[in-house]
Amino acid sequence: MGRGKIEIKKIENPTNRQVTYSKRRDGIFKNAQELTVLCDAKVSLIMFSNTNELHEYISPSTTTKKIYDQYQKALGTDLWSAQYEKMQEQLRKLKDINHMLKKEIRQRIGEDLNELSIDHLRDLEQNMSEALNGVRGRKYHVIKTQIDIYKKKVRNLEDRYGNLRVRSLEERHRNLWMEYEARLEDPQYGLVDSEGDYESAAALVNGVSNLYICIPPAPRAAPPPAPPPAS
Amino acid sequence: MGRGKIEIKKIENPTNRQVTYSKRRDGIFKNAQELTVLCDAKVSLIMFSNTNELHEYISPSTTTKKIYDQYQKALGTDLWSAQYEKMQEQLRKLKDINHMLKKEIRQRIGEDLNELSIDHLRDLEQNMSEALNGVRGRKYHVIKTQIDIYKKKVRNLEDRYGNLRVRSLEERHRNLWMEYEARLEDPQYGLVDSEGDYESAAALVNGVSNLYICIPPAPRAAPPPAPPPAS
DNA sequence: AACTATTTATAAGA
DNA sequence: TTCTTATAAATAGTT
Repeated sequence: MGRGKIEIKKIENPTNRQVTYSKRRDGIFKNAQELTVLCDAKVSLIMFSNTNELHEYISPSTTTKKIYDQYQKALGTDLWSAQYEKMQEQLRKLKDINHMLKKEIRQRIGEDLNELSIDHLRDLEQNMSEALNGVRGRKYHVIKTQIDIYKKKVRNLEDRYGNLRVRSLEERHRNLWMEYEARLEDPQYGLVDSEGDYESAAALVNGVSNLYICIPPAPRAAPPPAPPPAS
Repeated sequence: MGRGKIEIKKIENPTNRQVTYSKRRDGIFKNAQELTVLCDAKVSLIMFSNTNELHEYISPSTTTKKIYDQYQKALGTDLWSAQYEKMQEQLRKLKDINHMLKKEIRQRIGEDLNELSIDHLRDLEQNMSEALNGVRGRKYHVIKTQIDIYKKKVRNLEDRYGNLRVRSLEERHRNLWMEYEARLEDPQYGLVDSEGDYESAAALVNGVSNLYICIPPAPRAAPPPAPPPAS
């Protein structure tokens, strides 16, 4: 449609190409607008020129985002709003679980007991009592292991050097229980062979109710993509 | 462009409207395609007819999603991927916290103690011991309250009826402690005045480690929208 | 869905 | 660039 027919292939002259782009772009936009009005259609038209200039037409009755949501829905490839919903649900569940876990911990710390019935109190008491025995057992086991290590060191030294200067080491080992009692008063003391990597556990045991009860607030979440209007 | 000029307003005859929609749609698509080739442009054209039929044109060199990402980037209005990231971060944090809370509970149940140092074991033991005292205190308080209620009932009846048939009630109240001990063997017994609404607490105290340690798996999250290509 | 008279878009030139 | 205009292309109404 012009003075001469042209072949449909890339226009190599950049000026010419740019001119043709502008003219035809305007033509398409005009037609899109007319289609919108004549046929009551919704059109989203996004174009990037050769030089990445953005030009857009969107039917006045809608928005680009709505069109895109409807587009995805129509294709069944709605990776977004469906997933958005899923994540929101996930967040809700995790928060609920979190809340219950914290409640349980508070009860195991001796708080928030008022709402518990006598039966639940009894169960809790028994459970905690048994658990406490477990912790004590483990504690003594650790202590015993530690002592055994010292014992072995002593024996080793005795084997190597005879009984020359070993007596003092033996004494030291005999006094380990006393040392341990002393350390109760001074936690800075520190065992030689204590393993690393329980920072997290330490934080938990000592301060969980302070640390984690302050969870970050929910993101000021924008509402999920609105479902496309019915018609 | 036709046998007669038409006014640009909605075509009321539905058949006519549909026909015009098809014809003009094809025209626009053809022009979009020609523009793509002639001017080396990228075009995304999404249309919904009056009856919500979807029709789309997309330049072969790209995808609708890419165009849309580039569009958002160009407008600086990327409400989506930013929010997506926020939610993902939130989920991650909540899961971490959850994990730590569960660990603390497990330790308070007497499990997972191996990674705790002797110092942490000692702290945990002391904390649990104190908490256990709290639980016991609360339990006895609840029992005492219950007994007081019966006492009052007894006294009330004595005041009203004298000492006629009250002796049996007094006996009953005197036996309350024994009754309680009996109930230890039979949890179904149930107190008359126990309050409702501790289902959640009950679930927590009795089965938290089974219930909540099975959190739902993370959603098979699609990756966030890919950043649009640089050029 | 095909035809065609006419309108509309636009390629090339000014 | 923008305007002009000859001509190609699109399409409204018809069959």
